[in-house]
Amino acid sequence: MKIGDLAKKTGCKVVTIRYYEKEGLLAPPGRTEGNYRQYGREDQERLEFIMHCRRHGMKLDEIKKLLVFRSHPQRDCTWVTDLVEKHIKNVDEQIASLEHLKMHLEQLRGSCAGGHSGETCGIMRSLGNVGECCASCARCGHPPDGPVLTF
Amino acid sequence: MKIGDLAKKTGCKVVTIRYYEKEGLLAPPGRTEGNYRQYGREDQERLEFIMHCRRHGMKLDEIKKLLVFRSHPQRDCTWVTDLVEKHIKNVDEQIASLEHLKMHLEQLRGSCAGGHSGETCGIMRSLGNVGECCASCARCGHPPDGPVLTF
DNA sequence: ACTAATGCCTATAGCTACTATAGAGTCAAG
DNA sequence: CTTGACTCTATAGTAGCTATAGGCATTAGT
Repeated sequence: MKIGDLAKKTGCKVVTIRYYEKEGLLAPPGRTEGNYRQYGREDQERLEFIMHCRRHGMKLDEIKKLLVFRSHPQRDCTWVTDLVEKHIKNVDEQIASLEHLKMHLEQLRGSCAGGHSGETCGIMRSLGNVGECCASCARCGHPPDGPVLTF
Repeated sequence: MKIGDLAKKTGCKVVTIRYYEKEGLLAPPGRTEGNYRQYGREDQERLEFIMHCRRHGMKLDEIKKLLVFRSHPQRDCTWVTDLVEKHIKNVDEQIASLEHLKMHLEQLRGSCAGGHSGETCGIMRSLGNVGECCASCARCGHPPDGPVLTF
């Protein structure tokens, strides 16, 4: 199986496969005479494992550990359940954060109906008012170096 | 006001202020004899506007446009409401995505109670099973080049 | 056999929004 | 007059890819 075939089978991009190899997630595969990478079923399974982990929001270095664990079956898996637990907490926190952001955005939307100039537009005015943003709300005590949500 | 004072007043880091200047969000301020940046009330307001936008999940280039609009009040603000609308949709989509992810993670959590080896751990097994992931579910038809959620 | 298209190779730079580091200059207090 | 806090610039690093350039390998068509 050449890299393009593997890409088609898994839905992973060719460049991404090479990237995973460079990052040590996939072992350097054998090569053909013409120096093409050649993959087998095991490589495919490993890649699919990686992709499945990615879809679960795992970071590459977490996946790396999971892959090591996968090939050394003698150890205790408690940390895996802990990892999943941690991710669930993380997801919960993100959802809460987004719900809160949504509230603010809806407030923002409600503050202008459109058709205004930069000075009179309610949204622009709201964006300029710092103190206005819910002072009572704990979530709005933006930690000074906390990450800002991006899209 | 020196850069450190501005940082303290706004809660923005010194390096970030310099970064915003480099990116054209803040105008290069005046300098003291010793080549220190010197800021005034207007700069502070502009920075606070930027920070407020960031907290609403706006990207830097979106904020740049908003800043231009802010200083050219003659134009119509409809696109601003559109922008906010777009962000709300985006947030909705992200929340849905995270809820879905959470479901999967909880499934994962439920598939092993801990104390297993790499081979018998239910989580590891689930992560290896690609097809298992809800085939019927539309959200699981991961678009080939769609962004993967990260934390 | 020749050619064109496609696929593959490596290496490097770019993306976002910062953050960290190094090495040097400026300023106020003791 | 020295110490320490603050500031300056320039450069590199972060995550997880993506894009580009320039060059081989293979294959389909003529």
